[in-house]
Amino acid sequence: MRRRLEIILGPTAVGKTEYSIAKALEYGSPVISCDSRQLFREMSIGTAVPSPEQLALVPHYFIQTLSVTDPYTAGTYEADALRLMDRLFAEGHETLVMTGGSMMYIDAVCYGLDDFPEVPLMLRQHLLDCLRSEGVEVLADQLKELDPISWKEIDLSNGQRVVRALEVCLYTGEPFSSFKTRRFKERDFEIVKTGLSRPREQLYERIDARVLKMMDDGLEEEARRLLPYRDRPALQTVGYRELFDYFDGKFPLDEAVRLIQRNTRHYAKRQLTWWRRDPSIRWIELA
RNA sequence: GGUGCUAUGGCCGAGCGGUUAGGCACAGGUCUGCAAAACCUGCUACAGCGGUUCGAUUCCGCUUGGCACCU
Repeated sequence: MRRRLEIILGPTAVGKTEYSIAKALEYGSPVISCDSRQLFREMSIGTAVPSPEQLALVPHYFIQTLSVTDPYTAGTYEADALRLMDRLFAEGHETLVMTGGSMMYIDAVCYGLDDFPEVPLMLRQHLLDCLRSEGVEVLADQLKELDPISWKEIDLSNGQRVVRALEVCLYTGEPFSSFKTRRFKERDFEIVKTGLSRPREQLYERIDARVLKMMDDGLEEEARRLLPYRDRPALQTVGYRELFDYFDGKFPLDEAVRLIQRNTRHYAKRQLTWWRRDPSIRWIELA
């Protein structure tokens, strides 16, 4: 039997939800969400999860199954998604529909991530503190000692990347680069990627309008409830951070809304940049 | 009608007689476990016309536009 995974991707607010439900109904498949934020049950307005009506049409996976306090990464998602798909294929599905906009999660499913050992959070925290107090240069110098290859490859002005490489070096005693095989993992199913797009201007209009809608739907309240968790990775999310700053009194509400709109546009642009280099995507222009 | 002030890149906004302010917006890019994150690059304008000067966005005059006030 020919197993197929059809991935519907595209920038935020392009219209993936609707399209993927239609596809899922067509194939008799559930919808496997590939969205790094819709995963969290406390976040629904700001992450634009499908409506209850939409969710009732087709079974969905990976929608609001975690708490914002649960640690989760692209690697975890890769394993979870693969396990789920295995089961669904075994149950007789030929084509499965996956949809989402989390670039790295999608790539993790398609190509796989290398097996890095898990690094204790304490170590990362320590390095992050170091980054803040000493600056990137100090960490970069250390990386040069432990892993010259990564030192050459990594953007050294990007503290987060330097910390990541360094934490692996320090914890394992092996260079970070030695774990990178640069080899794609084989999947035992065919992958078809469909990219949804719209004229840039139209996409931006949809984003702006959707942010306004979220505010109407009570995003401010949702964010206020999540304020205690603002330092969690899950809350490093457009729509919440700006409101947290507003709660802090950094700027008025209308400025927060403006920033949410802008940052969402920037996010969409980054998504498009990421996928532009993927020749396996077949693009469909919606209008 | 008169007088005064002003005119900077898509927007905001500094500045100076002789290399690029800066911010925002926008555009392009990087990407192997926080990825809706983090980071990089690009975007050379001084209203128009004359004059002074070796040289004017910067000084002077006129024109045009805006603002304010006066009659």
